[in-house]
Amino acid sequence: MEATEKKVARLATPGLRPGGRSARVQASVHAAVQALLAEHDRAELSVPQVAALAGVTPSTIYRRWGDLNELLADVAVERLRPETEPADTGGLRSDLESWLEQYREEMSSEPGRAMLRDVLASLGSAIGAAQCCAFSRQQLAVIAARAKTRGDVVPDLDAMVEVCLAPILYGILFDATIMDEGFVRRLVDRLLTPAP
Amino acid sequence: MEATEKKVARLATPGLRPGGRSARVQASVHAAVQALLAEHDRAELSVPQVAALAGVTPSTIYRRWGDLNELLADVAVERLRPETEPADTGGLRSDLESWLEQYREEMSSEPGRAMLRDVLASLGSAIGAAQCCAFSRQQLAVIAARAKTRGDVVPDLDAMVEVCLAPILYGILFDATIMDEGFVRRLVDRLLTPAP
DNA sequence: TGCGCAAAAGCAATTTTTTTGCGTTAGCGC
DNA sequence: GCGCTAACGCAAAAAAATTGCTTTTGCGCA
Repeated sequence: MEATEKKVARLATPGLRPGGRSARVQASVHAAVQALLAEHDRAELSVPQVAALAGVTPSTIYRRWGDLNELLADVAVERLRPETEPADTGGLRSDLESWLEQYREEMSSEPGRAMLRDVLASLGSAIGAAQCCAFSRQQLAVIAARAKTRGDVVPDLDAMVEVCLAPILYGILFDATIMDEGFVRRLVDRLLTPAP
Repeated sequence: MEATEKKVARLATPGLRPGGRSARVQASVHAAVQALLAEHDRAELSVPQVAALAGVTPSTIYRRWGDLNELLADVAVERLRPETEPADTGGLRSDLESWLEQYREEMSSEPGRAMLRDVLASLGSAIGAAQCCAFSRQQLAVIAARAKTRGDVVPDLDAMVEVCLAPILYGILFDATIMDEGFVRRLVDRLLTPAP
């Protein structure tokens, strides 16, 4: 199979003009994947099927994305990109609780979990996962920056990720039982309660 | 494809006598996967290939595991099962640091990361992931129990998972850059430093 | 604006993988 | 020992993936 260099398919949006054919193909393939994912189960999803709905030939998809996993990961990363800034609720603690709770809820859903798995499963895992964790990090950075302008003492960004984000993802991916009612609130407490 | 019930393949060790044919098949297939995984890249790994090395027909594998992902997940869970108890280094803090550091190291390796991804990628993700997180939890429980017999104050098991284990897995799966030199020590500090 | 180059897509033949029906084997209870 | 049935092997058929070659088309440049 000599897979090594073949698998390094171009991920995410390539540097193409928005009117170009490649861009059109990419858009229509992405749309097709999302459409199929919305109604059918992911187990019954094949490259030829996507190709047919997208109006391209399967070989186009194979050449461009390598395989179904890469394509799904590519689509997932797109959908993981945040569309709005975290809501401003007036304080660091509530900003955090609100954003984390929303994140937890979205990612706990079956579509959310599927996207996370797709991102992690791809061979270009490193790229995709890094990308999608950069998104969350950036959202947290916005919250932190806002708090700083208010004059609050703001924890380190790494601490925010380690103390609050990581346990949520652990809960989603490995063990949902740890996420009881006050889970997110407890995490934020742990972050904001200063160690003596 | 009517995948819904087909995909619910039997996972993990079925209730079979160790001398039975199924058990022999399972063992030889597992061994074949590990052997192939050890030398070839996972991209160039196919069911027929595994079947050939294991001395079974591909259809046996398809019927029993469903597809390559499920098989890989099954094998990964087996390999994730801890073989020894956590080392007794004389104190809770050092026990934790030692075990977590070893865990981090093992799972950060390419084989380790691949196993985690395999477990998460399978459709029976819930089962596999829960299983493998139960392993870690149990190891931590052993450490906690030992500390209790010493009369130490022992943190909640959930806290140990959230504060120490989750960030390590986050680092492995999403963002290795957070895991600098004193990473594990810092996590254990965070766990054992009592909040006032 | 038009020309040519190269990247990307289409097409079709080939190969490989996956699925499935049916006969056979072998483990397990009686 | 004697069936009964779950699990396996075999082989044919279907589906998916790969690949060589042709065609299209976007882009840079004169």
